[in-house]
Order: sequence, then C-alpha cells, then structure tokens
Amino acid sequence: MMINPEYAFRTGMESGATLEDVAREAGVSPATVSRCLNNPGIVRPQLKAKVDAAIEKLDYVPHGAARSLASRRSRLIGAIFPSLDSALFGGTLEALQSEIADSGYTPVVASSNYDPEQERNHLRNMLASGIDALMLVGAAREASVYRLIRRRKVPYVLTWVAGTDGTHPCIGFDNRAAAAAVTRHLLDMGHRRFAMISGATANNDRAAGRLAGVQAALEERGLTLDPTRIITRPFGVEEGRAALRLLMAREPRPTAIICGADPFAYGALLECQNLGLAVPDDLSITGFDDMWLSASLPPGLTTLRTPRNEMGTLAGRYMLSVLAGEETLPPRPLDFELIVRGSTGPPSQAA
Amino acid sequence: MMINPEYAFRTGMESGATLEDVAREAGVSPATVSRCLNNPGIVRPQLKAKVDAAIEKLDYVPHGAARSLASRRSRLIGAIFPSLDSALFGGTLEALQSEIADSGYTPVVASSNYDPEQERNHLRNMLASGIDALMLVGAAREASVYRLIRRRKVPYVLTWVAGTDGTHPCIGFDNRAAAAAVTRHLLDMGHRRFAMISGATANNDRAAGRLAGVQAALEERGLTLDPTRIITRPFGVEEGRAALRLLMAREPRPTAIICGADPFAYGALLECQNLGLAVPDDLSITGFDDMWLSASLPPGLTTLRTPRNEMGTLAGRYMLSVLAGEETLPPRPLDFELIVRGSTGPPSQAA
DNA sequence: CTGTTAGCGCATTCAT
DNA sequence: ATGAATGCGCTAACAG
Repeated sequence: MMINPEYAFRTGMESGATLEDVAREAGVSPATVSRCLNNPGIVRPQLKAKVDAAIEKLDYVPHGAARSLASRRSRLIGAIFPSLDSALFGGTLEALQSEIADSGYTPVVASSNYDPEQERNHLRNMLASGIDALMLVGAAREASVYRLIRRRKVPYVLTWVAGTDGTHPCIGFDNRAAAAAVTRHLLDMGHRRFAMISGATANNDRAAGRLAGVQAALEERGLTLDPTRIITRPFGVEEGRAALRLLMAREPRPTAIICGADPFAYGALLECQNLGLAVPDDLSITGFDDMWLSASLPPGLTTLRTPRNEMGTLAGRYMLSVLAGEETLPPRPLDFELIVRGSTGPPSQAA
Repeated sequence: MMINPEYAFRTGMESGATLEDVAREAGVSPATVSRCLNNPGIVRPQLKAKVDAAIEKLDYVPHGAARSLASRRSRLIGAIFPSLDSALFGGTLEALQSEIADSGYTPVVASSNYDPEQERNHLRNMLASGIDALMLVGAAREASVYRLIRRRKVPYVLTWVAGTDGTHPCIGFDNRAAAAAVTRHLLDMGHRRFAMISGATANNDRAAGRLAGVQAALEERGLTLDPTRIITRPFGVEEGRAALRLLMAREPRPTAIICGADPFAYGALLECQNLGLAVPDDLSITGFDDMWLSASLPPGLTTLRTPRNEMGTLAGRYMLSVLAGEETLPPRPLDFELIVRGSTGPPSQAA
C-alpha cells in the first residue's frame, strides 16, 4: 500500500525538548525554568531572559501530562451538553471556552444526546481524564451521578436551570418563571384558549419547568391547560409544524399556542402560512430562547430571550473562581427577557 | 461571607485510590492491575475477578495524567472550529465526539471566531496539553502553523475542504465543485443574470472556493460574475436580507442569487416576501449547506447538502486509525448533493 | 531569589 | 502469566 510520505506520522507522543534540556541550555536549574513558566514574577529578569531564549531556541513546549501529574491539576474543564448540533448550546460552549481560555484552561466536551446513560459514560471518562471542574446542563439526574462527582471532589456547576433549593450550584434562569411570563403576556392580551407544544420532559427539567410555568400562570387566572392540548415532541421545525396541524384540527381552536422552544414556533408559524391562518389575528404564537431566526421570520416571533452566552461566561468564571480557592457563591438566577414581536396580539372577536 | 457547606470544594485534585491500593487490596502486583485495565486478555480470569472486585470496592478511577505520562498518550483529540454557535459545525463536532468516544478518546475543543490569531493560540494550548491528534477546519493558514503541528508530530486532519494537492490529509468535499454544481443547475434552467452573497473569503478557503466555483461555472458558459454583483458579508440572516435589498435595487436585476451559506438565503427569501418578489418566478435563490430550516422555509430552499456529520465521523475514524499505527489514507473527497426545492425555477419571460 | 531533592500514579521493560 | 524495578517530565517543598 502506497502511502504519501507527508502523512507518515508517528504513533504516540514525541519526546521533544524537556524542561531539563531548557535548564541545561540556559545554565540554570530545572526549578528556575519551572518558575519562569508558572510564576515569572519571582525570578530575576536577567535569568528569565536566558530561560526564555533557551525555550525559544529549543522550541520547548511543556508536557501537559507531566505537569498535571506533578501539580495535580489538569487545566481541563469538562462540559457535557444534551446536544451540540443545535445552535442552542453552541453559544454557551463558545462563551465558556472563551472565558476560561485566558486562564490556560481548555474545555473537553461531550454530547449526551439527551440520554442519561451516555451522560454518565462521558462523565466517567472525563473524571478519569482528570478534569479540574465540570459543567452540566440541567439538574435532573440520578443521585448516584452526583455522588460520583462529589466523591472525586470535582467542582461542578449546573447551567440552564436556577438553583431552586441550594442543593447544587446553578448558573441559569428560572424556566418556570420564564414560561409563566410568556403565558401572562398572552393572558393580558385577553387569550383564554391555550395550547402548548413542549419538548419531552423526561430527564429534562428545563422542558418540565417551562410546562409547569405555563400551567401555573394559567391556574393563577382560574384556567387550566387541557392535557390533550399539550403536544410533546422532540425539538424541531417539522415537529412544530405537525403539532400545529394537530392542535388546529380540533374545535374549539386555541387562540394562542405556546412553544417550549423556538424551532417549534418556527414550524408553527410556517404551517400557519400554509393553512392560511393569520398570525397574530387568527392565532398567537410564542417561542422560547430567541434563536437566530426569531427576529427575522415574519411577523417576528414573540419569544423569551434566555441568557445562553451569559451562562457560559458565568459558569466559566464561577469554576475558575472555585479553582482559584476563592470563596464563591453562584450568582442569583439570571434574568430572562420577554421579547414581544409580531406573532402575538389580542384574540380576534370572532374567536 | 456565608458559604453553603454543600459548595465547599477542594482546590486541586483529590488523591482517591491508586492503582497500588487496588493491587494491595486484591493481593496482586501493581503490574497485574495495570494489565487488567489495558490488556485484560492476558490475565488469568481468576485474578482478574479479584482485581475487578477491588476496583469496585475502592471505587478506583485511573489517574489520567499519570497514565498519559507513563504511556505517552493523552487520549485527547483536539478540535478547533471557526465558530461553535451556528449549527454548522456543531454536527461535525457531535459526530466526531461520538465516533472517538468508544475508543476512550475525548475531544478538547476551541473556537477561533474565524481569527487566525486565536486559532494559533488555541493550537499552542492544545499542543501543550498533549493532544494525540488534531482536527482543523479548512486549509488556509500560515505555513508556520503547520510547522508547529508537524514539529510535534501530532497527526492532524483538515475538514470541510478536499485535499487538492495532497499537502495535507483532508476529509471534506470540494467547495468549488459544489458551488459550480449549484450554478450549473441555474444555468441549465436558463438563468443568465447572476448575483452572489458570499461569506468573507479572507482566511476562509471554503468561502473562497465557493465563490471561485460560481465564477468558474459561469465562465464555462461564457458569462462572468460582475464584481459589483458580489456582496460579501459575515454569515447571518439579516446580512442576507440587506444584501438582497442591495442587489435588487439596481437594474438590470439578477434573475438568480447564489448564496454562499444558508443563512444568507433565509434572509434573502424573507426579504423577497417583504418586497413582494415571487420566488422563484421573479427570482431564484440558492443556499449552501442544507441547514435545518431549508426544507421548511417556503417555498423550500434549493441548496447544496454538505456532509457535515460524515466529516466528523470520518475525521475521527481517520485519526483513530493513524493513532492505532495503521497505514491510513484519507478517503477521496466526500460527496455533496444538490437538493432542489421550490426556490429555483426558470427565469420569467419578462426578466 | 535559586538550586537540590523527592515524588506525583502509572505503563513497561525485564525477569521469573 | 505474573512480579519487581525503573522512569515518564514536571512541580513543590525545602534548604541555602
């Protein structure tokens, strides 16, 4: 089998120059080189210059594993997301990465595909690979998982949920309150007949919280959400479209449909167009998360903007702070914002 | 300052049981325990059972750094993407992660924000943290970056581009040919007046390739793409919308607009609706990448489906194979597929 | 401020 | 098939 020589890689790590080589080259002790790397302030500039020159000359790169072993810190932060291929968590990851990069930390990431089993496996892997801290999404998981984390004494933080009871450090927002805010917006405009398109609530406390928030807000006004008016589907545009058809097929039609995620709402909006339903005159539609199309898709989607980048940033900052040994409290639940656009309005008289 | 005792983490790694502890507990030598972990086949079942029991009892987790140091492999694979908050690269990352997970590898990821400087920094970091292999997007970067990688002898693979000249191992598709295919589709329907909305081509060989492909396909038929009909913008829906307005403001209007990325096309489609332009009768529009809304947004976006998940899977497989010491050739350029939907049709007679 | 001394926890020779 | 010995490259006391 011919193989392009350009591709002739080694297998396994290459030696390269070691810290000791640098020390020899610079005529100092290994410890001094180490100091130049980790605590440059305390070394005489003159020496430091020589060391820097040697590092440059030998093209020295510290050996991460050796460093971790000796220092007992890997400079790796784990992050497990339910999914990576929607734009939803990408922003959080990007913000997290960007926040911790300057401190020399790198995220190691995995996607659980919304599957607790996969999450657990990735967690084991990460724990074994020696992550210094861990970011997860949501709080709903078996107690044994938390035991695993705590036993390793790895600082962790839960995102996309608000710490309800102080059991876990959380950096997120109150999904329930957010969904209630959306619902009240519709109630205040006079809507009384509601339906909801929700994500699956099993193992997903964000989806469950949103559903509960809708129900709670309705009950405040003496209304209830008929269970047959709740359609649960995996997140997706086509799913939203199909759900809307179902919901509008039965009399009396709802005047407002609350979607647990923007993609549902995109689908619902598009299907209205298809069915010749006027939004918001015939039907009001709301989304959740204010994703990138919400402002653009006519008539503009009323939705709830969640602080998805901010969660990544603050989660990163929180973990760094804990790792630095500072006493750190996670911040209060983050703010969300109701973004009112064209897809909601008062119900028509006829309806 | 009060601090919830639940949050009282340590700083730095915890000891936990070591391989030696396990050996003592099981009454065997450390070497045997190591074998049970890394090469279970060669150890007597009876002993292995005792070791497994000890591992279970002590809740032993191998220490990644020590393992890396001794074995000279970190089991970490680096992946640097231009961006993580679009859904574009998320699928590739997810597929990569999923492909390598079973082999005990974990991706460490970073986003360069389309900035070569940031990419270089992340690369340095990753090299220092001892990644065993590396995945990058695109081929356009300074030679010094490749030197850095090669000097460390880290196997790498470039994605989202096809290896044109065999300089680098690539797992991707031919952006130029793909864009040409889109263009020919329009030419074949009779279009003669074209415009393009393109991503920035600096440091982005995917965008550059797509632009070149359009130009080449036009020149095959004796046409040229007027430079003033090329609008270059950062990727985004609103950017596409604005670009469409610009392009349609000047006579003679184009009958077909080729977008270098789907978000542009979404914006263009929406703006047509806004301006009262009929698609495809007044104007044909094409996208690129077949992202999640392309099938749903009326009238359905004709676009080019890129193998974004496949690239992640194959890149992962390729790197694993190289790491396993197998002679490995990257596959030929991957296939793309023209997806014809409602947004393209013959130009109207009037136009 | 700098050099010396010891490991960190494991994989891997080499013996047996 | 198993055990004993060695060192991966670095940081962290400690001593000077």
